[in-house]
Amino acid sequence: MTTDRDWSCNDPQKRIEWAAATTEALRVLEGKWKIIILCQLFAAKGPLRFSELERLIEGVNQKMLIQQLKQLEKDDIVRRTVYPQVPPKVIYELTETGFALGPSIAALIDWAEMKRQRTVPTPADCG
Amino acid sequence: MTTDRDWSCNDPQKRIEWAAATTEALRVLEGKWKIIILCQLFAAKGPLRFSELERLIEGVNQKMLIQQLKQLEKDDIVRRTVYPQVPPKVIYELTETGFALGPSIAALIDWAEMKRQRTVPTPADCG
DNA sequence: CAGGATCCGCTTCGATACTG
DNA sequence: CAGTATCGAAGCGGATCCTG
Repeated sequence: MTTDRDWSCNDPQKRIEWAAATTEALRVLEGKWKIIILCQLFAAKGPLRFSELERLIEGVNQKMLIQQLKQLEKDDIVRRTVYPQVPPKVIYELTETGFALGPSIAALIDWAEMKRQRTVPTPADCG
Repeated sequence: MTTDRDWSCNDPQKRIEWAAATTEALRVLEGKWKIIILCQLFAAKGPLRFSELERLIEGVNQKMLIQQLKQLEKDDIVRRTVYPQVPPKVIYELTETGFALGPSIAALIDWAEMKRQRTVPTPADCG
C-alpha cells in the first residue's frame, strides 16, 4: 500500500498548489451518488444495466441516477452503451480512468465493511 | 491490493442487501468537502489547524468547512481538540476509524495525480 | 425499458458580516 | 483564530406526464 508515501512538501506555496490541484481532480467525484455508483460498478466486475443500478442503489431515484451517470460519462469515468433494440437496453461500465479508481473503491468497500462489523454488534442491543 | 477481491454474490437478494449496507456505511462521506478534507488531513500526516485546512482547501468557506468537520467529528472520523488560549487554537486529526480510510485516501490521491498528469499536457495545447 | 421535461418543496451550499 | 448568523443561490428529491 502507498500509505507511507510522502505528499507533504517543504515549500508551503507548492503544498498549497498541490492541494488545489488535488481538489480540482477530485471534483469529478462530487455528487451524492457518484461514489456509490462507482462502488456498485466496481463490485459488479462488469457492465450494469440502468435498471440494475437502480435496484442496487437503495434510495436513489431515476432522475438523480440519470443525472449523476451523465456527469460521470461526461468526465470520462463511465461509458454508456446503447443497444438499439426494443425494449431498449443501456449498459454502463467503467472507462480506463474509472477503472483506475479501482484501488480506491476497493479500499472504500473494505472500509465500509469493517465499519459495519464494528458498529453493528453493539452491546446496547443485548439489553 | 484487494482489486481482485470478490464482492459479488450468487444470491441476488444478498447482493442487494450488501449494496444497501455499503451505501449506508458510505453515507458518512457524503458532503461536498469531506473527502477533500480527509485527503488533506491524511497528506499532512498529522493534525491541522482550522486555518491551515482553510488555506489548503481552495474554494471552501468557513461555514462549510466547519459544518463538514462537525459532521465528520460526529461520525467519529476526525477528532477536534481545543486549546483554551487566546487567540484560540483548534486542531483536527484523524481518529482510528478515519485513519482506517488511509488506503482509500492514498489511492484517491494517486488517482488524482495520475488524472492530472494525463489531462494537463493535452496535445491541443500545442496548436 | 430507459430515459426526458417540468413543477415544487426541501436541503445544502456560498458570500458576507459579525463575535468571543 | 475559530467560529455564528443570515440570506440568496444551487442542488436534491418526489411526482407526474411524455417519448421511442
